[in-house]
Amino acid sequence: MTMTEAIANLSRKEQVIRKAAELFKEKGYAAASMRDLAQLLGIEAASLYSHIKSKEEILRSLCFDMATEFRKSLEEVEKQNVSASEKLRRGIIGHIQVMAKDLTASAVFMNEHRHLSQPYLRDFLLLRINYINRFKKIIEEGVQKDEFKRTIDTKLAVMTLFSSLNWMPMWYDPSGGIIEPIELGVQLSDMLVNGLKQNPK
Amino acid sequence: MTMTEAIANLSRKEQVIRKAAELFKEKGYAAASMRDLAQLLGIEAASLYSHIKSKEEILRSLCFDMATEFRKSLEEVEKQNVSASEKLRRGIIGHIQVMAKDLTASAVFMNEHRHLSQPYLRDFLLLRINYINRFKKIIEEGVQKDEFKRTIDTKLAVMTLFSSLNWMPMWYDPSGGIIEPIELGVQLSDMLVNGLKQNPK
DNA sequence: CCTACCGATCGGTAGG
DNA sequence: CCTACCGATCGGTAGG
Repeated sequence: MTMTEAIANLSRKEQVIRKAAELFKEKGYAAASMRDLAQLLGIEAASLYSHIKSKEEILRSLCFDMATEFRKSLEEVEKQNVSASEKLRRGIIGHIQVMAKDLTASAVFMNEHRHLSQPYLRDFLLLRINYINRFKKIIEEGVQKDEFKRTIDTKLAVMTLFSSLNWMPMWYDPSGGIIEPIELGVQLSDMLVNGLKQNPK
Repeated sequence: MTMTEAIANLSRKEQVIRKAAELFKEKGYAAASMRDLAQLLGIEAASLYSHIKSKEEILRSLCFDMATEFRKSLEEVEKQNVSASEKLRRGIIGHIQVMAKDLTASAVFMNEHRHLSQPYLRDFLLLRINYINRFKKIIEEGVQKDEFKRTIDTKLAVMTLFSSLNWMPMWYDPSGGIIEPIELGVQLSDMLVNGLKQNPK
């Protein structure tokens, strides 16, 4: 295989994966057939297998590539020497920026990862629980430092945070152009940290 | 059909639907086969069709029954003559109580409704947007009455609220017994309304 | 990237 | 609730 062919194959494989992400998001992994995918790409179903090994390989690359991006973003934030609430704020903004770079892959990451087979599913869930726990530690740090209320349930807080973050790709439409990803992150973190209520004057 | 048979059929149909809900939650609607379901019930796949008309009929009854419960709960709250923030609080607690009554059906309602065919899917989405908009009006009322900050994005606020509420069945385990459904609603609404941050002393 | 094809499994029906 | 079965569709392979 020449260099040019390698590059061409790589980019064609990318095309297949990106189109698959759209299809998986729309119909769900199980309900999306390889024949659907082939049709979207204008080729025969059998031809897909020149580019990918299996349907699940596509799901795997989507899920694990996103997981890697999320992890890198959080590691960047953890290094910084700022207050817990600022760290939480930056973690939230980072997470939203990673999602905003590929909303389709983010939706698949969130909703379709359960169709991974073992041992990939287990590996994926371990990465995810690790990521969540690191956010939880930031919140716990905030409680200890008296930045956050001592009465909050940190598990509830972190799950609420994640629910809000992870559903974003389901309703956020950047082409609607009302609000930018960073601005969205700022508002969301402000809402979770400061709440909806009017500050006492 | 005698009365006794009618009652027996009804309860058997209920058993089929409840077991199907567990299966749909676990594997997803598309990946759950009628043969899987039959095996869980200890009968042949063909025998299922003495109780239900089709696979989708099960999904329909799960989704629309939950939708009805949510609507009734919110209507109850809307009647009450209280502040917007209290109305929001009661709406959240009501929503969580409805979910807590059947966490399995709630998870299916949330994650599998997209597999409804037309025209049911459209009807379902209309019910859902209506429900969301009624919560949004409560938040807007709170902004107008100066209970909530004028700077909040009400669409973002309501979608964040719903994301938090709707993901609850995915991680909340009442048998873990750490926190009761009502207490969960109270804490969640406090968190969204007042935020995580320590009140200024 | 295509033609030709495979075994497995799907939701569901007929008839009892 | 069962046996027997159907047409459709699935993910994927062989060979070019």
